[in-house]
Amino acid sequence: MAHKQDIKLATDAIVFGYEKNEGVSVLLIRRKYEPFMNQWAIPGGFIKAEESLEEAVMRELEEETGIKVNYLEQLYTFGDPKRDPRQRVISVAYFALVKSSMFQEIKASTDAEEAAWFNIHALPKLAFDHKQIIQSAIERIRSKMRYQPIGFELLDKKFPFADLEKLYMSVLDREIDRRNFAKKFLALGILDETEEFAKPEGKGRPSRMYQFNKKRYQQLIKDGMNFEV
Amino acid sequence: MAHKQDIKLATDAIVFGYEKNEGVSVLLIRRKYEPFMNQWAIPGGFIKAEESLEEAVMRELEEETGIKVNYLEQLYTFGDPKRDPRQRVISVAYFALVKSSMFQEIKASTDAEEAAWFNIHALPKLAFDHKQIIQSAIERIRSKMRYQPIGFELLDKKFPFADLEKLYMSVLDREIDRRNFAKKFLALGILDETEEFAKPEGKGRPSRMYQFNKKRYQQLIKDGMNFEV
DNA sequence: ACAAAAGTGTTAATCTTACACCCATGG
DNA sequence: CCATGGGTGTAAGATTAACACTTTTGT
Repeated sequence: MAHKQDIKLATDAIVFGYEKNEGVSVLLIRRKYEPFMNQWAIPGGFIKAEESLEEAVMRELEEETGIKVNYLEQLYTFGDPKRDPRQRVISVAYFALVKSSMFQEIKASTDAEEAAWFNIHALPKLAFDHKQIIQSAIERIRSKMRYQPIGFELLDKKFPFADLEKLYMSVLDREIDRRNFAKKFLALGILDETEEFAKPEGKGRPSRMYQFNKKRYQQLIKDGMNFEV
Repeated sequence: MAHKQDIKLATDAIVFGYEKNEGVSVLLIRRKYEPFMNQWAIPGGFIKAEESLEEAVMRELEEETGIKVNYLEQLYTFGDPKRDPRQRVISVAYFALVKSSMFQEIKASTDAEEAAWFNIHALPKLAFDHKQIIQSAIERIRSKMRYQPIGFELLDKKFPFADLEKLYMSVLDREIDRRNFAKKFLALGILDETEEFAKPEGKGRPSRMYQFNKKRYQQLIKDGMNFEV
């Protein structure tokens, strides 16, 4: 207990955002200091002794990008002795989701020299082992979205059904049959129809807006339903 | 970078063992020091600056229980500021599996005052937040065993088919139809029949011994098969 | 009237579940 | 010959996968 350990503890956050014409993106910041100065990296930093891991993640995100996330989940702890060239740093990585409206807001307000969204299929060169960390996060969100309704955390409160479908196609990276998807998803009984309709951008029939009924989802789960897409 | 952080980093290992008449057990050690002196706890300890997380886990297991595991997977990082009453300790928990023969060996050789197996349904009072950690590990193994062939890591190399089935029932904690289970599992094509038969203990027809064909499993996965039980 | 996106049903194939009798051995 | 555990098939029901035309809007 008395020996000195000399390991630093950090958190990193992989923040995913979604917009139907862009697909899924990750929020990155440009490093201001060595090592890897000026390279892109995922936001994160050292944990303070009195704060919980989640508090640390949210604080760092607020400081570096001004963002507030609405879903946060621990991903994995990366601890390779050589992952930071200076000294031993172990990082507890989290992944986070932000709503589509937030995604656009950040895009408009941040200085692109400091923070920016990158499509997950067009990532820049990344600092440290961050490429690998993002890769893990993508795999996690991909598998998790199939058995937990986390997709809604990436959409606005009300959304056209087609956006949900496009989100699934974008994350799962494959075509999905529209009819089968709708049948299956609507049969779950966790989406409420609203009386609103999207105003068409350009041509096409306006689509009805839906919203996720979380209360009902939790009740159904308790009753033994299993969500799977 | 210059500030003092004063957080300790530890690893803990939840080691699962299996024996067909006992079900699934967890390896615990009795604490020799305060806090929680003499209480049962999961094995673990502080990470050294030069070793990887996995090396730390294996070293601690070797030191405290003499065990060598044949499967190790990161579980979760527990970092609540109050989880250790002395000071901030963040623990990266791993779960590990040992083969049935190893399970029996340890049971016979260790001083039960120092380390012992406890059935997951009859755990003693535990130090720190270790009850919660074990609970997470049980949930993880339960869900993971359904889509990854990790069950074999708990059985001997060659095993009667019925043992595999009992293992699944024991971990999933429910009855499984023998015929449907056999049909499904054998259809996967990842089990090799051997020419050996178990000598019956007492009465009953001797059962044929099977073994997991890992090579074949990996090939089939690459070809797009999906393991699900 | 046409281009674009939304909305919607049926059928065949596959997978899952429920269920019961015979076999090989030891005592 | 009986008790014990091993080994195996079939049929009904549920789920999934494949597939295309109609509706509503803007231009």
